[in-house]
Amino acid sequence: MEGKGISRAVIERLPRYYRYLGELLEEGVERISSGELSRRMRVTASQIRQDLNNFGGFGQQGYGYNVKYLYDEIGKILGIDRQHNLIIIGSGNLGQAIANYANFERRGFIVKGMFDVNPKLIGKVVRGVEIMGVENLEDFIVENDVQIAALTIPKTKAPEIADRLVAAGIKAIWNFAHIDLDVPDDVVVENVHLSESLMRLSYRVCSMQDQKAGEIKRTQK
Amino acid sequence: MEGKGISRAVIERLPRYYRYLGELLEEGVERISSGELSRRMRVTASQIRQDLNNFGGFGQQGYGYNVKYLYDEIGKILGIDRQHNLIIIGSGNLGQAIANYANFERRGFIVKGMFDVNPKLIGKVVRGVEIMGVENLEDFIVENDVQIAALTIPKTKAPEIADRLVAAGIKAIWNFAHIDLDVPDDVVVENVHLSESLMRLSYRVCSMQDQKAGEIKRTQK
DNA sequence: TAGATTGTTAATCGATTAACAATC
DNA sequence: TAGATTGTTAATCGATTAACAATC
Repeated sequence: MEGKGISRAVIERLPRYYRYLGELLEEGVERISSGELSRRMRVTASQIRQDLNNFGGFGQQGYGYNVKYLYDEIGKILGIDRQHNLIIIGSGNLGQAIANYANFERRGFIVKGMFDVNPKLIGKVVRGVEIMGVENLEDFIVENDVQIAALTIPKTKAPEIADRLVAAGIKAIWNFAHIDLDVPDDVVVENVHLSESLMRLSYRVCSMQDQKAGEIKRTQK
Repeated sequence: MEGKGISRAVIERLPRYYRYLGELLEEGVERISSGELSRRMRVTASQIRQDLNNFGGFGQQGYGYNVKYLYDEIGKILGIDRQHNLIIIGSGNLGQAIANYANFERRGFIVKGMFDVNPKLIGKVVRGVEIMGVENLEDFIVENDVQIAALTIPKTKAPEIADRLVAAGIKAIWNFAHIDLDVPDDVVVENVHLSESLMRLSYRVCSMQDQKAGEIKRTQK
C-alpha cells in the first residue's frame, strides 16, 4: 500500500469505485468485469484497470473482479478499515450535519467531541456527544487520541484554531471554512469549499444557457 | 463569455481566483501581478495568465491586473452577477446550513423555498423561509422561476425527486445525496459527496503515516 | 526611454485511452 | 481447449510550465 507515486486524479476516483462496489454488493452481484463497471460508472474500462493496478492486481483474467474482495481491498487502501477519531469544531447546523453523518456512516470514523464558542450550544448533546467550549481543545485532542478535526467555523476564526490544532498534534483537518489554511507539510488538509462548488454550478448553468441561446440563433439564421 | 472549449480544470480554479481577489479587495490592494498572485495562491504565474486568457485579456503589460476589475469580470464569468433562485429539498441540518449560507453569501443566490417530508419540520421557518411538504414541488418551481435545487435528502429518495425536478424544468441540481443522478444533458448536476471527501482525507492521513513509518525505518538502518 | 509584466506560442509533462499478449 | 478479460505497454491526448516577443 505504498502511498507515494499515486496521482491525485486516481485518489479522487477511488471513493467512487468504492461506492459503486458497495451498491453492487447490496444488489448481490458477485463478480464484475471492468467492461461492465465501465458502463455503469461511465468511465473507460481502461481507466478502471489502470487505476486499480496502481495498487496491485485485484482481478483475474477471463473472470473479472470479485466484488466483495475488491470492495474490501479498496476499503483498506482508503484506510476505512482503521479507526479514525475525530472532533468537530463549530457545532452549528453544518457541524451537526457532519456529526450525524460521520456516525451514521460508521466506517471507522468516530465523533469523539464537538466544540463551539456559542454559550447557547455548549452543553447541548448531539448524537450522544456533548458540545464543549474550545478552552480545553488541546487537552481533549491528546487525551482522546484525536487524529481528524472538522472545521465548520467562520473563516475569520479558522486560522487561529488551525494553529492550535496543529500544535496539539492533529493529523488532518477537514476544512469547511472559506479560506486556505497554512499548516506544516505533515498535516493533511482536505477542503470542502461549498461556496466554490456553488459558483461552479452557477458557471455551468450560465454556460448551458449561453449554449442554448447560441443554438437557437444559429437555427434561426 | 463563450461557455464551450473551457476545460474542466480551469473552471475548477476560477472560484478560487475569485476568493483571493475578494480578499485582496478587502485588504485594499488595487493592482496585482500574476507573479505576486502566484506567490499568494501557490500556483504558477503561467497558469494564472493561461487561465485568465481563456476569457480575454484582463491585464495590462507592465502593470498587472486591476483587482476590482478582475474580481468583477470573474464574477460575471461565474454568473454571480445574475440572480439565481434556488430551493432546498431536505431541511435537516445540512439543508438548513445551506439555507443560512446561501442567503448569507448573497451573491445572487436566493433561497425561495425549503421542502421536507418530515411533518415535524414542515411549517418551521428558517431564515424567513417556511418549510413546505413536497406535494406541490412542481407548482412552486414554475411559479417562482426556480433554477437550482439543492438536494440534501437520503440517497434512496434522491432519484425520484430528481426526476420530478427535471420534469418541472429545473436547470441545475446541487446534489449532496450519495448517489449519481441520471438527468438529461441540459440539466447541470454539481455533486458534493461528503463521504468521498472524508475517504480521500482518510487515504491521505494513512499514506502520510506510512510515509513517516518508512522514513523512520530507513533512518534506523 | 527603461523596466515590468502581460498575452501567447512552444516545450514538457502527466494522464487517459487503445491495443494486445498473458493467462485464467 | 476456446472465450473472456485482465495486466501492462505503447500511443494519444490534454494540461501545465517555460520562454519570450509585444507593449504598457
